[in-house]
Amino acid sequence: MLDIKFIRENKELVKKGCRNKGVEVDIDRIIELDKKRREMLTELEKLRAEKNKASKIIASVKSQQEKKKIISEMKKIDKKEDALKEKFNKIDKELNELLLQVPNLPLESVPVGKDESENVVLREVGKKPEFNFPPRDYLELAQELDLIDIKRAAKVAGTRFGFLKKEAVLLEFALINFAFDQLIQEGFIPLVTPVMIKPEMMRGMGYVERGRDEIYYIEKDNLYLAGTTEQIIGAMHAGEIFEEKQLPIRYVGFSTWFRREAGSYGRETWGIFRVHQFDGVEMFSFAHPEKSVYEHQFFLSLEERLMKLLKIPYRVVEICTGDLGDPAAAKYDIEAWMPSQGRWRETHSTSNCTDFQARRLNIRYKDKKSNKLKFVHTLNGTAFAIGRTLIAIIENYQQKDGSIKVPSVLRKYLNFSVIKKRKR
RNA sequence: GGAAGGGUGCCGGAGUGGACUAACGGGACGGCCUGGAGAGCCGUGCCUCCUUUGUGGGGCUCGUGGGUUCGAAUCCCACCCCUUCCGCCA
Repeated sequence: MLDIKFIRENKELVKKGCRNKGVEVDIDRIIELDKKRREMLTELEKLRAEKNKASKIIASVKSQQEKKKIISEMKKIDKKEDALKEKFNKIDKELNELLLQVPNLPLESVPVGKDESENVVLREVGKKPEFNFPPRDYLELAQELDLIDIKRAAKVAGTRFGFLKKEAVLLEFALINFAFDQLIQEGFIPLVTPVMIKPEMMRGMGYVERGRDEIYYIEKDNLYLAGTTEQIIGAMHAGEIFEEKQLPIRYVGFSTWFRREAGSYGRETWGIFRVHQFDGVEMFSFAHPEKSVYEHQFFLSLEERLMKLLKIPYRVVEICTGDLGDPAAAKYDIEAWMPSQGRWRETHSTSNCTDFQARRLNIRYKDKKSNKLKFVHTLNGTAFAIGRTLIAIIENYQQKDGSIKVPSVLRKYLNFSVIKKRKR
């Protein structure tokens, strides 16, 4: 949510931001409703002030006659108030609904563009592996090595699910351990989180207005399944107030993520690249507003460090305005090199959501200078989305004989250094 | 699923129709004191909004939304959430 005062004073800027994000919201209507609302509020408050005054007089006046007279006057004012309040509520409600539709504005630094085709590649890092044989597809390799079972997953749960098996399972745990080790060392607080979230919390995180179709909903219990750990950790401190010196508060959380993948029918339906359910390790930070741009770079640098340590070639992509979600003011993706496809595929994402989520969820800190409560900034970043990271490892570490080497940083978590075919 | 209790400001916590303008305590902030700090003392409109800006004036605020009443933290209704006990269960 944006500050209504900000919208009032920066109408054109807000319109431009929405336009650049490719989102349609009637900002003029918001301004109009806001004006009306304030006018009515002023009147309403006048009536209430009158009532309050009269109440005090009634309590102190001795003469019954006088009392009756004032009371009958008050009844008239009451009627007026009721009528006005009804109108006011209607406008207030419409305004609120509209305000929730307004996305966070992109930071100045974000490249303007209409969709993902206009994202900007910032850099490529790492050496692409050179094979003296045609690199094979991860799924083929994984099935040969009995690491992934799609058929049975389809039988059990339907399309877009997978079983991880054998070394793939151990690899997942190794990745989780590796990520936690790295991030705890940086002062992140480790978490294992719930995966279900109340609608008002999900709304607060800003993923309901546009994106509802992407979320699983459990009607019987009125709960959503989280699409990322971010949604859970962000909501964790809803309504709370931090001391300024506590900031930033950094978490690293593990949980399972759920995606309906509505609208992606037919795209990558086979395998585990795009599935309804996968595990993830995520970073989240509640940061001082003046430090959030720095914090965002910090998150990006940590994601890059993880990829560098795994020795997986990747590139960093700066997301353009048209490809930002509602809550994000700025976002970078990391895309890993997939040799069999000969292209880069997204494995990480980090967003600076500035005060957008904090305002909706009322997460504040006490500002020392002004002694006022202000909204924190929230940031999130993928440490690992397990499925896709496994894919990147399998593809980049494949050997001619169809075996897969284990990245050296993961070896201390495992008792094997290569995954190979054997009789089992 | 059954039963009971509860949700009060920055925090703890009292308060069952008009003196609640929310007690009391803690914290925070400002001041006094001090070489400086601590302690002590004094003060505070401590959230949020409208209006005005020299400042003021007013509203809202006791989980949320309705209702009763001239007047609600307090009474009534609905909903949300939390805790405890019983049952079921990894």
